[in-house]
Amino acid sequence: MTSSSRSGDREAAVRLEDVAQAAGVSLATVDRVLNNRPGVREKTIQKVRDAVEQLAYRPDPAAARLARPRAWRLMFLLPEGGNSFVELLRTEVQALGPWLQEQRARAELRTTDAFSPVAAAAAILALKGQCDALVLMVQEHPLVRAAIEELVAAGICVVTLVSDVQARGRSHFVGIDNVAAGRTAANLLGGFCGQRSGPVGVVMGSRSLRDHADRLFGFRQVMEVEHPRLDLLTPLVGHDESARTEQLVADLLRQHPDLVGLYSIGAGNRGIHAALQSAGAAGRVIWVCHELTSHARRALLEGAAHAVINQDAAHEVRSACRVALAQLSRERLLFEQERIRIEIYLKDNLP
Amino acid sequence: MTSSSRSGDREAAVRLEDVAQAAGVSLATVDRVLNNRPGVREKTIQKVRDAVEQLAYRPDPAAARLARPRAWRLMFLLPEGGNSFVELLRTEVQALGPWLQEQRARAELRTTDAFSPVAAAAAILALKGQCDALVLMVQEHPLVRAAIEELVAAGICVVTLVSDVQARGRSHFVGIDNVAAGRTAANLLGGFCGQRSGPVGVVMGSRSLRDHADRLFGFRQVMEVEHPRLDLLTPLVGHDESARTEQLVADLLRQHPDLVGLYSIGAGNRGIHAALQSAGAAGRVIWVCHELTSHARRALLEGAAHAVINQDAAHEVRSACRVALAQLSRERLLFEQERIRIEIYLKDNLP
DNA sequence: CTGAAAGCGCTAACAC
DNA sequence: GTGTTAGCGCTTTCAG
Repeated sequence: MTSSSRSGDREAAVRLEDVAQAAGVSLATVDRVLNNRPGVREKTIQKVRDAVEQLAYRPDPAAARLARPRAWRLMFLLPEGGNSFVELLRTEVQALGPWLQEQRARAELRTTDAFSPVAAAAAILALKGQCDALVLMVQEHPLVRAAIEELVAAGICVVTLVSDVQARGRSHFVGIDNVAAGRTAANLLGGFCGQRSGPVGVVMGSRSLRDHADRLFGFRQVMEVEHPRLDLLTPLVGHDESARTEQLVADLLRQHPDLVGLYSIGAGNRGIHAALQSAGAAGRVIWVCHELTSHARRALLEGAAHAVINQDAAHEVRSACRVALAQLSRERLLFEQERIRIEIYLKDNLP
Repeated sequence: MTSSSRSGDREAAVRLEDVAQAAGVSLATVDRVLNNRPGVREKTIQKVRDAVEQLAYRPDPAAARLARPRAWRLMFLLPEGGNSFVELLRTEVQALGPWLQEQRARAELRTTDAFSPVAAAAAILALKGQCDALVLMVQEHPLVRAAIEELVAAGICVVTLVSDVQARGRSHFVGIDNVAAGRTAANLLGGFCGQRSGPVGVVMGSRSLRDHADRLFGFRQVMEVEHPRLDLLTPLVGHDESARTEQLVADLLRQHPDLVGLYSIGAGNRGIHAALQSAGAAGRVIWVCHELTSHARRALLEGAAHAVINQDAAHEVRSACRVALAQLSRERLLFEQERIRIEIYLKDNLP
């Protein structure tokens, strides 16, 4: 070892003090530079930056966590009311409490009318100064985007969840590629229909929800090219409500007694299941849907649903927390590990 | 707050000192009890245990990591030579280096002839005193089991990977439910075959590998009940080698030009792909295989493979490390999060 | 058998 | 602008 005054045979990891020594300044100054705090001369900043670079310094997260006097405040902004999937997210945020506490962090939940951009934007702005990081699931809209950018400017780390919003400064999107999810649905539905030909129905929540539109787009792409035998009907819009979707699917089955497949893009699967059962079409119609809620799980086990495409709510919430915390404490993050997968469930690989 | 002399408004978390105070002993004694170290009177142990219980004490992992002078030594014992899947595991162990260092741990890799229980058992025994935890992927055998039990008795934490070994004291199995994986394969293969009927081939590595046998069992179960139209042929044994499986499948296709489906349970998919292509059967024969290696990925993208069932090697290695570290430092662990999923990949949901 | 005390690497209040 | 210093909660000598 060269000039280090370190004790013992411990693995040589570069410490803040090594950086300070190399830069010829004190611990506090290095800390200020690393945390972008004011009160350091430009020249000194450069010296420190160089030393950090030179020594390939990485802060020790354990030490940082231990020394931090206050916990990070993570805020989750989710759609209010909400279907079972949103409910899962909410549960998961709560379940993460103990883990977050060990990380010197804590999460709070807020809800907003996700379908009203005005309400959502107001809710976002109200969070300024209320938290260190914000994780949100809202519909994309210029107002929302502006609100996000304002928070980012105020130094808050913003992460989008499930449905992305393209705002400058937004630090990460935690969710799946919905076009690919739609394509996957088509692979499954088309594959399971085999040689059969005939009409295939589609039920979605709304045409203006980004994720639903993307799924439909991907689904169409593959169906047209790879399963031309199957005839895609006009998508039905059910507002993610079971009562509504049940009615729609009941009508659909009446109009098309020869229906071969059904792709439900959004929520309301309980209604669809009921409609299929009443019409005696459960199992015969190849039905693919999204999100492994308790209803979808039951439908799968009973043989009514043939496949469920899922995004793991628990994983998404944890990932959002990890991303936010890593950002806040400038820790290393394996982005590879944070990609949310498009999961496929059949009745035998249920988790 | 009652009698605590704690400073400030920090979240009240129970500390070692609170336990010491409650038990009327010193920090060092509590530490000795918690780490099962000798030199404490039975009566004192009881007092401490009670206090821990009473206060619901959980150690702060950040503080523990910071204070520990030496790094935990994790040892991985994997099959030597090995196919692409084992290669993935190996790569992942290496990739985890920096993360492990932050956790005050480090991993080493050893290989052994996993097909020879004698060699494996010897390799295991040689590791006594060489590490704090051992993660191993070996074939089950009484000799192996005995070796594991000896290590456990010596205070080493043992975790099994991919293929379980039922040894007393083994602290966790990281891997999938292979019976369920076989059932899932049957769901996919049978589903994609649709109305068709005819022979279905099976290729496995060996009849005496636990995971292969389990997959076959699950596959049979579902095929017999749900796809009686399809005729399961006698499994071919290809020793997980591409050259061998290529030959076998080529012969199979010659004998059964009307082959409808093919399930490959183990490795050697490169050979199967080649055989299907030469026979002009790629795409026509519904082919389902395991493990998303680069070959399987290519087969999927080209349309030769219809589905790949996967266990995420990276996740498995990380999970094994987390489980071992949690055990070693008596940390809380979300077992829910450690369950390895049976993943299904089609060409559009590739990660 | 038990206790006191010195750190681990970092943060942040408080000096200068 | 910059430096000094007192902890964060735990582990681990080293004394008794």
